[in-house]
Amino acid sequence: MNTVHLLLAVQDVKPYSGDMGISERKERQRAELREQILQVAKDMVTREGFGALSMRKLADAVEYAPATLYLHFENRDAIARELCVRGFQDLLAAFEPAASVEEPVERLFRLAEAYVKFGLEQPETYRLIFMEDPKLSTELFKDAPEDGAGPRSFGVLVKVFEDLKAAGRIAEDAEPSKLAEVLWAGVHGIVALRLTCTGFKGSPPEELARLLVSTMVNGLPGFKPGKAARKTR
Amino acid sequence: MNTVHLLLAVQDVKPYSGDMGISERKERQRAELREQILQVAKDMVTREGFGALSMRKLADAVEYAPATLYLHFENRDAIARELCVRGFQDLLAAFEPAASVEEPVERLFRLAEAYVKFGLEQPETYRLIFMEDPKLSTELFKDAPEDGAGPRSFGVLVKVFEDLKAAGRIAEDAEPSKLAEVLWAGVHGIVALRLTCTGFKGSPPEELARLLVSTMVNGLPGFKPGKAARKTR
DNA sequence: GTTCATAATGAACGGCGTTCACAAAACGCT
DNA sequence: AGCGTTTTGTGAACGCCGTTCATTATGAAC
Repeated sequence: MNTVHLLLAVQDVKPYSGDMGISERKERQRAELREQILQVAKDMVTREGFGALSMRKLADAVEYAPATLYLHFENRDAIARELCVRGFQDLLAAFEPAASVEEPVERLFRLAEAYVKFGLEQPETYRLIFMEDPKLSTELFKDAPEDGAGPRSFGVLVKVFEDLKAAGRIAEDAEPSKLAEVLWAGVHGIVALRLTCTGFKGSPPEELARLLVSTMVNGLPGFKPGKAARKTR
Repeated sequence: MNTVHLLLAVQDVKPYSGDMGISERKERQRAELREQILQVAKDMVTREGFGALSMRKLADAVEYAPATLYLHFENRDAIARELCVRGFQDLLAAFEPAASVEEPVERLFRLAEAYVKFGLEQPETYRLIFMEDPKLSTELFKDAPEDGAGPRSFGVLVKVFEDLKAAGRIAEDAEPSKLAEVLWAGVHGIVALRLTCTGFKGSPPEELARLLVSTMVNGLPGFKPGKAARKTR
Protein backbone atom coordinates (compact mmCIF):
# COMPACT_ATOMS: atom_id res chain seq x y z
CA MET A 1 0.00 0.00 0.00
CA ASN A 2 2.86 2.24 0.78
CA THR A 3 4.55 1.30 -2.48
CA VAL A 4 1.36 1.92 -4.40
CA HIS A 5 1.15 5.36 -2.91
CA LEU A 6 4.71 6.03 -3.82
CA LEU A 7 4.16 4.80 -7.36
CA LEU A 8 1.17 7.02 -7.82
CA ALA A 9 3.00 9.94 -6.35
CA VAL A 10 5.87 9.45 -8.74
CA GLN A 11 3.54 9.11 -11.69
CA ASP A 12 1.97 12.37 -10.66
CA VAL A 13 5.24 14.07 -11.43
CA LYS A 14 7.28 11.87 -13.74
CA PRO A 15 6.96 8.16 -14.60
CA TYR A 16 10.61 7.13 -14.63
CA SER A 17 13.45 8.25 -12.46
CA GLY A 18 15.88 8.43 -15.37
CA ASP A 19 13.96 11.27 -16.96
CA MET A 20 14.18 13.42 -13.87
CA GLY A 21 17.23 15.33 -15.05
CA ILE A 22 15.66 16.39 -18.28
CA SER A 23 12.67 18.18 -16.87
CA GLU A 24 14.97 19.82 -14.41
CA ARG A 25 17.04 21.10 -17.28
CA LYS A 26 14.00 22.47 -19.06
CA GLU A 27 12.89 24.17 -15.94
CA ARG A 28 16.36 25.60 -15.49
CA GLN A 29 16.48 26.85 -19.07
CA ARG A 30 13.13 28.44 -18.59
CA ALA A 31 14.32 30.17 -15.47
CA GLU A 32 17.49 31.26 -17.23
CA LEU A 33 15.60 32.93 -20.05
CA ARG A 34 13.34 34.61 -17.56
CA GLU A 35 16.39 35.81 -15.74
CA GLN A 36 18.00 37.06 -18.92
CA ILE A 37 14.87 39.00 -19.82
CA LEU A 38 14.86 40.63 -16.40
CA GLN A 39 18.50 41.56 -16.54
CA VAL A 40 18.25 43.13 -19.97
CA ALA A 41 15.14 44.95 -18.81
CA LYS A 42 16.93 46.19 -15.74
CA ASP A 43 19.75 47.46 -17.91
CA MET A 44 17.33 49.32 -20.11
CA VAL A 45 15.57 50.90 -17.17
CA THR A 46 18.85 51.86 -15.53
CA ARG A 47 20.12 53.42 -18.70
CA GLU A 48 17.08 55.07 -20.24
CA GLY A 49 14.39 54.99 -17.61
CA PHE A 50 11.25 52.98 -17.18
CA GLY A 51 9.39 54.90 -19.84
CA ALA A 52 11.88 53.76 -22.45
CA LEU A 53 11.35 50.10 -21.60
CA SER A 54 9.26 48.61 -24.40
CA MET A 55 8.31 45.00 -24.91
CA ARG A 56 9.39 45.17 -28.53
CA LYS A 57 12.83 46.59 -27.83
CA LEU A 58 13.21 44.16 -24.98
CA ALA A 59 12.28 41.22 -27.20
CA ASP A 60 14.72 42.49 -29.77
CA ALA A 61 17.50 42.68 -27.22
CA VAL A 62 17.03 39.10 -26.03
CA GLU A 63 16.53 37.95 -29.62
CA TYR A 64 13.04 36.56 -29.28
CA ALA A 65 9.75 37.59 -30.77
CA PRO A 66 7.72 40.00 -28.65
CA ALA A 67 5.03 37.40 -28.09
CA THR A 68 7.58 35.09 -26.48
CA LEU A 69 7.96 37.47 -23.57
CA TYR A 70 4.37 36.74 -22.69
CA LEU A 71 5.25 33.11 -22.04
CA HIS A 72 7.33 34.30 -19.12
CA PHE A 73 5.48 37.38 -17.91
CA GLU A 74 1.86 38.25 -17.85
CA ASN A 75 2.51 41.69 -19.28
CA ARG A 76 4.83 44.67 -19.12
CA ASP A 77 3.69 45.57 -15.64
CA ALA A 78 4.64 42.14 -14.35
CA ILE A 79 8.21 42.76 -15.51
CA ALA A 80 8.13 46.19 -13.94
CA ARG A 81 6.89 44.75 -10.66
CA GLU A 82 9.70 42.23 -10.58
CA LEU A 83 12.23 44.97 -11.31
CA CYS A 84 10.60 46.96 -8.56
CA VAL A 85 11.08 44.19 -6.06
CA ARG A 86 14.70 43.71 -7.03
CA GLY A 87 15.35 47.42 -7.01
CA PHE A 88 13.96 47.60 -3.54
CA GLN A 89 16.24 44.79 -2.48
CA ASP A 90 19.16 46.77 -3.83
CA LEU A 91 17.99 49.75 -1.86
CA LEU A 92 17.68 47.61 1.21
CA ALA A 93 21.18 46.26 0.66
CA ALA A 94 22.59 49.75 0.40
CA PHE A 95 20.57 50.82 3.35
CA GLU A 96 20.86 48.06 5.91
CA PRO A 97 24.59 48.12 6.67
CA ALA A 98 24.08 51.42 8.44
CA ALA A 99 21.49 49.67 10.59
CA SER A 100 24.25 47.96 12.54
CA VAL A 101 25.62 51.21 13.92
CA GLU A 102 25.20 51.10 17.70
CA GLU A 103 24.45 54.65 18.68
CA PRO A 104 20.89 55.43 17.51
CA VAL A 105 21.43 59.04 16.47
CA GLU A 106 24.58 58.27 14.58
CA ARG A 107 22.65 55.40 12.99
CA LEU A 108 20.03 57.87 11.83
CA PHE A 109 22.63 60.01 10.11
CA ARG A 110 24.13 56.98 8.40
CA LEU A 111 20.79 55.59 7.30
CA ALA A 112 19.70 58.90 5.85
CA GLU A 113 23.01 59.30 4.11
CA ALA A 114 22.88 55.81 2.59
CA TYR A 115 19.30 56.26 1.48
CA VAL A 116 19.93 59.54 -0.29
CA LYS A 117 23.11 58.22 -1.83
CA PHE A 118 21.27 55.26 -3.32
CA GLY A 119 18.56 57.47 -4.76
CA LEU A 120 21.06 59.72 -6.46
CA GLU A 121 23.24 56.94 -7.78
CA GLN A 122 20.36 54.85 -9.09
CA PRO A 123 17.88 57.52 -10.11
CA GLU A 124 15.94 55.46 -12.60
CA THR A 125 15.67 52.53 -10.24
CA TYR A 126 14.54 54.87 -7.51
CA ARG A 127 11.95 56.42 -9.81
CA LEU A 128 10.68 53.00 -10.75
CA ILE A 129 10.18 52.00 -7.14
CA PHE A 130 8.80 55.17 -5.67
CA MET A 131 7.67 57.53 -8.37
CA GLU A 132 5.89 55.54 -11.03
CA ASP A 133 2.57 53.81 -11.04
CA PRO A 134 1.42 52.88 -7.53
CA LYS A 135 0.49 49.46 -8.87
CA LEU A 136 4.14 48.60 -9.27
CA SER A 137 5.10 49.01 -5.64
CA THR A 138 1.98 47.78 -3.89
CA GLU A 139 3.21 44.24 -3.48
CA LEU A 140 6.30 45.52 -1.72
CA PHE A 141 4.13 46.37 1.24
CA LYS A 142 0.82 44.69 0.73
CA ASP A 143 0.00 41.58 2.71
CA ALA A 144 3.63 41.10 3.59
CA PRO A 145 3.51 40.39 7.31
CA GLU A 146 7.11 40.79 8.35
CA ASP A 147 9.54 39.35 5.85
CA GLY A 148 8.67 41.63 2.94
CA ALA A 149 11.45 43.94 1.90
CA GLY A 150 9.21 46.94 2.41
CA PRO A 151 8.21 46.35 6.03
CA ARG A 152 11.71 45.11 6.81
CA SER A 153 13.43 48.28 5.68
CA PHE A 154 10.80 50.40 7.35
CA GLY A 155 11.38 48.37 10.46
CA VAL A 156 15.01 49.44 10.44
CA LEU A 157 13.89 53.02 10.81
CA VAL A 158 11.35 52.20 13.46
CA LYS A 159 13.95 50.38 15.49
CA VAL A 160 16.09 53.47 15.79
CA PHE A 161 13.36 55.27 17.65
CA GLU A 162 12.47 52.21 19.66
CA ASP A 163 16.07 51.98 20.76
CA LEU A 164 16.06 55.62 21.77
CA LYS A 165 12.91 55.04 23.71
CA ALA A 166 14.24 51.92 25.38
CA ALA A 167 17.29 53.90 26.44
CA GLY A 168 15.02 56.51 27.95
CA ARG A 169 16.38 59.13 25.58
CA ILE A 170 13.03 60.18 24.12
CA ALA A 171 9.64 60.66 25.72
CA GLU A 172 7.60 57.69 26.85
CA ASP A 173 4.70 58.69 24.63
CA ALA A 174 6.82 59.10 21.49
CA GLU A 175 5.60 56.93 18.65
CA PRO A 176 8.51 55.25 16.88
CA SER A 177 6.56 54.19 13.81
CA LYS A 178 5.26 57.69 13.21
CA LEU A 179 8.66 59.23 13.71
CA ALA A 180 10.02 56.68 11.26
CA GLU A 181 7.37 57.63 8.75
CA VAL A 182 8.30 61.27 9.03
CA LEU A 183 11.97 60.55 8.60
CA TRP A 184 11.31 58.34 5.63
CA ALA A 185 9.14 61.04 4.08
CA GLY A 186 11.97 63.48 4.64
CA VAL A 187 14.67 61.50 2.90
CA HIS A 188 12.29 60.49 0.16
CA GLY A 189 11.36 64.10 -0.36
CA ILE A 190 14.98 65.12 -0.63
CA VAL A 191 15.64 62.49 -3.29
CA ALA A 192 12.36 62.89 -5.14
CA LEU A 193 12.55 66.65 -5.44
CA ARG A 194 16.08 66.41 -6.70
CA LEU A 195 15.08 63.86 -9.31
CA THR A 196 11.99 65.69 -10.52
CA CYS A 197 12.56 69.39 -10.01
CA THR A 198 15.84 69.50 -11.84
CA GLY A 199 15.24 73.16 -12.51
CA PHE A 200 15.40 73.99 -8.83
CA LYS A 201 18.98 74.40 -7.80
CA GLY A 202 19.06 73.49 -4.16
CA SER A 203 21.72 72.49 -1.72
CA PRO A 204 23.53 69.15 -2.03
CA PRO A 205 21.13 66.37 -1.00
CA GLU A 206 23.64 64.83 1.38
CA GLU A 207 23.82 68.08 3.25
CA LEU A 208 20.05 68.33 3.35
CA ALA A 209 19.85 64.81 4.70
CA ARG A 210 22.19 65.73 7.56
CA LEU A 211 20.21 68.86 8.26
CA LEU A 212 16.98 66.89 8.21
CA VAL A 213 18.23 64.45 10.81
CA SER A 214 19.83 67.08 12.99
CA THR A 215 16.73 69.26 13.04
CA MET A 216 14.46 66.29 13.62
CA VAL A 217 16.61 65.24 16.55
CA ASN A 218 17.60 68.56 18.07
CA GLY A 219 15.02 70.93 16.68
CA LEU A 220 15.85 74.22 15.04
CA PRO A 221 19.32 75.34 16.09
CA GLY A 222 19.03 77.61 19.09
CA PHE A 223 15.26 77.65 18.92
CA LYS A 224 13.43 79.70 21.55
CA PRO A 225 9.67 79.16 21.79
CA GLY A 226 7.68 82.37 21.51
CA LYS A 227 4.84 83.44 23.79
CA ALA A 228 2.13 82.01 21.56
CA ALA A 229 3.93 78.76 20.87
CA ARG A 230 1.75 75.83 19.88
CA LYS A 231 1.80 72.78 22.03
CA THR A 232 4.62 70.42 21.08
CA ARG A 233 2.48 68.15 19.02
CA MET B 1 2.91 115.28 -35.36
CA ASN B 2 1.11 113.54 -32.64
CA THR B 3 -1.59 112.58 -35.12
CA VAL B 4 0.98 111.31 -37.60
CA HIS B 5 2.51 109.10 -34.97
CA LEU B 6 -0.87 107.73 -34.10
CA LEU B 7 -1.67 107.08 -37.75
CA LEU B 8 1.56 105.20 -38.29
CA ALA B 9 0.98 103.17 -35.20
CA VAL B 10 -2.44 102.18 -36.40
CA GLN B 11 -1.12 101.32 -39.86
CA ASP B 12 1.45 99.10 -38.23
CA VAL B 13 -1.38 96.87 -37.13
CA LYS B 14 -4.24 97.44 -39.57
CA PRO B 15 -4.77 99.95 -42.37
CA TYR B 16 -8.27 101.10 -41.52
CA SER B 17 -9.83 101.68 -38.17
CA GLY B 18 -13.08 99.93 -39.14
CA ASP B 19 -11.29 96.59 -39.50
CA MET B 20 -9.85 96.69 -36.03
CA GLY B 21 -12.59 94.67 -34.41
CA ILE B 22 -12.33 91.76 -36.77
CA SER B 23 -8.72 90.80 -36.23
CA GLU B 24 -9.30 91.26 -32.56
CA ARG B 25 -12.15 88.86 -32.75
CA LYS B 26 -10.05 86.28 -34.57
CA GLU B 27 -7.34 86.59 -32.03
CA ARG B 28 -9.85 86.27 -29.26
CA GLN B 29 -11.39 83.19 -30.80
CA ARG B 30 -7.96 81.69 -31.13
CA ALA B 31 -7.28 82.34 -27.48
CA GLU B 32 -10.65 80.95 -26.53
CA LEU B 33 -10.03 77.68 -28.32
CA ARG B 34 -6.63 77.41 -26.74
CA GLU B 35 -8.24 77.99 -23.40
CA GLN B 36 -10.92 75.42 -24.04
CA ILE B 37 -8.32 72.85 -24.98
CA LEU B 38 -6.46 73.51 -21.77
CA GLN B 39 -9.53 73.27 -19.62
CA VAL B 40 -10.65 70.00 -21.15
CA ALA B 41 -7.11 68.71 -20.77
CA LYS B 42 -7.05 69.75 -17.15
CA ASP B 43 -10.32 67.95 -16.57
CA MET B 44 -8.95 64.80 -18.12
CA VAL B 45 -5.80 64.92 -16.03
CA THR B 46 -7.73 65.62 -12.86
CA ARG B 47 -10.07 62.76 -13.52
CA GLU B 48 -7.89 60.06 -15.02
CA GLY B 49 -4.33 61.21 -14.53
CA PHE B 50 -1.71 62.57 -16.87
CA GLY B 51 -1.02 59.17 -18.40
CA ALA B 52 -4.59 59.01 -19.66
CA LEU B 53 -4.31 62.35 -21.45
CA SER B 54 -4.03 61.60 -25.15
CA MET B 55 -4.04 64.05 -28.02
CA ARG B 56 -6.64 62.00 -29.83
CA LYS B 57 -9.08 61.83 -26.94
CA LEU B 58 -8.47 65.50 -26.24
CA ALA B 59 -9.17 66.41 -29.86
CA ASP B 60 -12.29 64.32 -29.71
CA ALA B 61 -13.48 66.07 -26.58
CA VAL B 62 -13.10 69.54 -28.06
CA GLU B 63 -14.53 68.30 -31.37
CA TYR B 64 -11.57 69.03 -33.59
CA ALA B 65 -9.23 66.82 -35.53
CA PRO B 66 -6.08 65.79 -33.67
CA ALA B 67 -3.92 67.77 -36.08
CA THR B 68 -5.74 70.95 -35.13
CA LEU B 69 -4.31 70.78 -31.63
CA TYR B 70 -0.89 71.29 -33.14
CA LEU B 71 -1.95 74.70 -34.40
CA HIS B 72 -2.19 75.78 -30.77
CA PHE B 73 0.46 73.72 -29.03
CA GLU B 74 3.79 72.47 -30.18
CA ASN B 75 3.10 68.99 -28.84
CA ARG B 76 1.64 67.07 -25.93
CA ASP B 77 4.42 68.17 -23.62
CA ALA B 78 3.62 71.82 -24.28
CA ILE B 79 0.10 71.23 -23.05
CA ALA B 80 1.44 69.36 -20.05
CA ARG B 81 3.81 72.21 -19.23
CA GLU B 82 1.02 74.73 -19.32
CA LEU B 83 -1.10 72.52 -17.06
CA CYS B 84 1.90 72.21 -14.81
CA VAL B 85 2.20 75.96 -14.48
CA ARG B 86 -1.48 76.36 -13.73
CA GLY B 87 -1.45 73.49 -11.30
CA PHE B 88 1.39 75.11 -9.49
CA GLN B 89 -0.55 78.34 -9.32
CA ASP B 90 -3.41 76.43 -7.76
CA LEU B 91 -1.01 74.97 -5.25
CA LEU B 92 0.33 78.40 -4.54
CA ALA B 93 -3.17 79.74 -4.06
CA ALA B 94 -4.00 76.99 -1.58
CA PHE B 95 -0.69 77.51 0.09
CA GLU B 96 -0.20 81.23 0.38
CA PRO B 97 -3.10 82.21 2.66
CA ALA B 98 -1.33 80.48 5.50
CA ALA B 99 1.65 82.71 4.77
CA SER B 100 -0.12 85.62 6.39
CA VAL B 101 -0.17 84.02 9.81
CA GLU B 102 1.93 86.17 12.10
CA GLU B 103 3.60 83.77 14.44
CA PRO B 104 6.27 81.92 12.45
CA VAL B 105 5.89 78.52 14.09
CA GLU B 106 2.14 78.57 13.81
CA ARG B 107 2.64 79.65 10.21
CA LEU B 108 4.79 76.58 9.63
CA PHE B 109 2.08 74.28 10.86
CA ARG B 110 -0.51 75.99 8.69
CA LEU B 111 1.68 75.96 5.60
CA ALA B 112 2.50 72.29 6.01
CA GLU B 113 -1.16 71.48 6.58
CA ALA B 114 -2.28 73.42 3.49
CA TYR B 115 0.41 71.84 1.35
CA VAL B 116 -0.44 68.30 2.33
CA LYS B 117 -4.14 68.98 1.99
CA PHE B 118 -3.69 70.21 -1.55
CA GLY B 119 -1.62 67.19 -2.51
CA LEU B 120 -4.25 64.81 -1.22
CA GLU B 121 -7.21 66.63 -2.70
CA GLN B 122 -5.62 67.12 -6.11
CA PRO B 123 -3.50 64.00 -6.41
CA GLU B 124 -3.29 63.93 -10.18
CA THR B 125 -2.41 67.59 -10.39
CA TYR B 126 0.20 67.09 -7.74
CA ARG B 127 1.63 64.12 -9.59
CA LEU B 128 1.78 66.13 -12.79
CA ILE B 129 3.72 68.92 -11.15
CA PHE B 130 6.12 66.98 -8.96
CA MET B 131 6.21 63.35 -9.97
CA GLU B 132 6.22 63.15 -13.73
CA ASP B 133 8.82 64.01 -16.27
CA PRO B 134 11.32 66.59 -14.96
CA LYS B 135 10.97 68.43 -18.27
CA LEU B 136 7.45 69.47 -17.33
CA SER B 137 8.38 71.36 -14.20
CA THR B 138 11.71 72.86 -15.16
CA GLU B 139 10.28 76.14 -16.33
CA LEU B 140 8.58 76.61 -12.98
CA PHE B 141 11.99 77.27 -11.49
CA LYS B 142 14.40 77.81 -14.32
CA ASP B 143 15.56 81.33 -15.13
CA ALA B 144 12.70 82.79 -13.13
CA PRO B 145 14.43 85.45 -11.07
CA GLU B 146 11.81 86.30 -8.46
CA ASP B 147 8.32 86.41 -9.87
CA GLY B 148 8.08 82.78 -10.96
CA ALA B 149 5.52 80.75 -9.05
CA GLY B 150 8.21 78.29 -8.02
CA PRO B 151 10.64 80.68 -6.37
CA ARG B 152 7.76 82.67 -4.93
CA SER B 153 6.21 79.74 -3.09
CA PHE B 154 9.61 78.58 -1.96
CA GLY B 155 10.22 82.08 -0.73
CA VAL B 156 7.20 81.77 1.53
CA LEU B 157 8.92 78.94 3.32
CA VAL B 158 12.24 80.70 3.47
CA LYS B 159 10.62 83.74 5.00
CA VAL B 160 9.37 81.76 7.97
CA PHE B 161 12.90 80.95 9.01
CA GLU B 162 14.11 84.44 8.20
CA ASP B 163 11.43 85.80 10.48
CA LEU B 164 12.46 83.45 13.24
CA LYS B 165 16.03 84.52 12.78
CA ALA B 166 15.16 88.22 12.74
CA ALA B 167 13.28 87.70 15.99
CA GLY B 168 16.37 86.12 17.47
CA ARG B 169 14.51 82.87 17.96
CA ILE B 170 16.92 80.65 16.06
CA ALA B 171 20.70 80.64 15.86
CA GLU B 172 22.53 83.36 13.97
CA ASP B 173 24.21 80.83 11.72
CA ALA B 174 20.98 79.04 10.79
CA GLU B 175 20.39 78.97 7.06
CA PRO B 176 16.76 79.76 6.22
CA SER B 177 16.88 78.56 2.63
CA LYS B 178 18.28 75.20 3.64
CA LEU B 179 15.80 74.78 6.43
CA ALA B 180 13.09 75.65 3.93
CA GLU B 181 14.39 73.03 1.56
CA VAL B 182 14.29 70.40 4.26
CA LEU B 183 10.77 71.31 5.26
CA TRP B 184 9.63 71.29 1.66
CA ALA B 185 11.22 67.90 1.17
CA GLY B 186 9.40 66.69 4.25
CA VAL B 187 5.93 67.71 3.19
CA HIS B 188 6.58 66.59 -0.35
CA GLY B 189 7.74 63.24 0.94
CA ILE B 190 4.60 62.83 3.00
CA VAL B 191 2.39 63.53 0.00
CA ALA B 192 4.47 61.64 -2.53
CA LEU B 193 4.75 58.47 -0.50
CA ARG B 194 1.04 58.49 0.15
CA LEU B 195 0.31 58.89 -3.55
CA THR B 196 2.75 56.25 -4.74
CA CYS B 197 3.07 53.65 -2.02
CA THR B 198 -0.61 53.04 -1.67
CA GLY B 199 0.16 49.61 -0.30
CA PHE B 200 1.85 51.07 2.73
CA LYS B 201 -0.73 51.88 5.32
CA GLY B 202 0.74 54.72 7.29
CA SER B 203 -0.63 57.35 9.61
CA PRO B 204 -2.87 60.14 8.31
CA PRO B 205 -0.75 62.58 6.32
CA GLU B 206 -2.07 65.59 8.20
CA GLU B 207 -0.87 64.05 11.42
CA LEU B 208 2.52 63.31 9.89
CA ALA B 209 2.76 66.90 8.70
CA ARG B 210 2.17 68.15 12.23
CA LEU B 211 4.71 65.72 13.59
CA LEU B 212 7.20 66.77 10.95
CA VAL B 213 6.92 70.42 11.88
CA SER B 214 6.94 69.81 15.60
CA THR B 215 10.03 67.59 15.46
CA MET B 216 11.81 69.95 13.11
CA VAL B 217 11.11 72.82 15.48
CA ASN B 218 11.47 71.18 18.87
CA GLY B 219 13.45 68.06 18.08
CA LEU B 220 12.48 64.61 19.25
CA PRO B 221 10.11 64.86 22.19
CA GLY B 222 12.10 64.69 25.40
CA PHE B 223 15.34 63.97 23.58
CA LYS B 224 18.48 63.54 25.69
CA PRO B 225 21.79 63.52 23.82
CA GLY B 226 23.90 60.47 24.54
CA LYS B 227 27.59 60.47 25.38
CA ALA B 228 28.72 59.97 21.78
CA ALA B 229 26.31 62.50 20.29
CA ARG B 230 27.31 63.96 16.96
CA LYS B 231 27.85 67.68 16.73
CA THR B 232 24.60 69.49 16.09
CA ARG B 233 26.37 71.21 13.21
C1' DG C 1 -15.44 87.85 -57.97
C1' DT C 2 -10.86 86.88 -57.45
C1' DT C 3 -6.78 86.50 -54.43
C1' DC C 4 -4.68 85.13 -50.54
C1' DA C 5 -3.59 83.96 -45.77
C1' DT C 6 -5.28 81.25 -42.25
C1' DA C 7 -7.80 77.33 -40.10
C1' DA C 8 -8.79 72.72 -40.34
C1' DT C 9 -8.44 68.17 -41.70
C1' DG C 10 -7.74 63.14 -43.54
C1' DA C 11 -4.48 60.07 -44.20
C1' DA C 12 -0.41 58.34 -43.28
C1' DC C 13 4.09 56.91 -40.58
C1' DG C 14 6.27 54.61 -37.08
C1' DG C 15 5.86 52.87 -32.49
C1' DC C 16 3.45 50.83 -28.69
C1' DG C 17 1.21 46.57 -25.67
C1' DT C 18 -1.16 42.62 -26.34
C1' DT C 19 -3.58 38.53 -28.46
C1' DC C 20 -4.10 34.42 -31.04
C1' DA C 21 -4.03 31.04 -34.55
C1' DC C 22 -0.53 28.54 -36.18
C1' DA C 23 4.23 26.26 -36.76
C1' DA C 24 8.24 24.07 -34.85
C1' DA C 25 10.59 21.66 -31.58
C1' DA C 26 11.05 18.63 -27.70
C1' DC C 27 9.57 15.03 -25.25
C1' DG C 28 6.97 10.67 -23.42
C1' DC C 29 5.75 6.45 -24.78
C1' DT C 30 5.13 2.18 -27.30
C1' DA D 1 12.05 4.53 -34.89
C1' DG D 2 7.99 6.61 -35.06
C1' DC D 3 3.70 8.43 -33.26
C1' DG D 4 0.96 11.66 -30.27
C1' DT D 5 1.23 15.30 -27.09
C1' DT D 6 2.94 19.01 -24.73
C1' DT D 7 5.84 22.85 -24.65
C1' DT D 8 8.05 26.72 -27.00
C1' DG D 9 8.08 30.17 -30.34
C1' DT D 10 6.28 33.20 -33.84
C1' DG D 11 3.95 36.30 -37.61
C1' DA D 12 0.34 38.86 -38.24
C1' DA D 13 -3.06 41.42 -36.67
C1' DC D 14 -5.88 44.78 -33.51
C1' DG D 15 -6.39 49.03 -31.48
C1' DC D 16 -4.12 52.47 -29.37
C1' DC D 17 -0.61 56.41 -29.38
C1' DG D 18 2.04 61.22 -30.96
C1' DT D 19 3.11 63.58 -34.81
C1' DT D 20 3.51 65.27 -39.76
C1' DC D 21 2.05 66.96 -44.15
C1' DA D 22 -0.28 67.64 -48.40
C1' DT D 23 -4.67 69.06 -49.23
C1' DT D 24 -8.98 71.37 -48.65
C1' DA D 25 -12.35 74.67 -46.64
C1' DT D 26 -13.04 79.34 -44.74
C1' DG D 27 -13.50 83.91 -44.87
C1' DA D 28 -11.36 88.52 -45.04
C1' DA D 29 -9.17 91.94 -48.52
C1' DC D 30 -9.28 94.13 -52.55
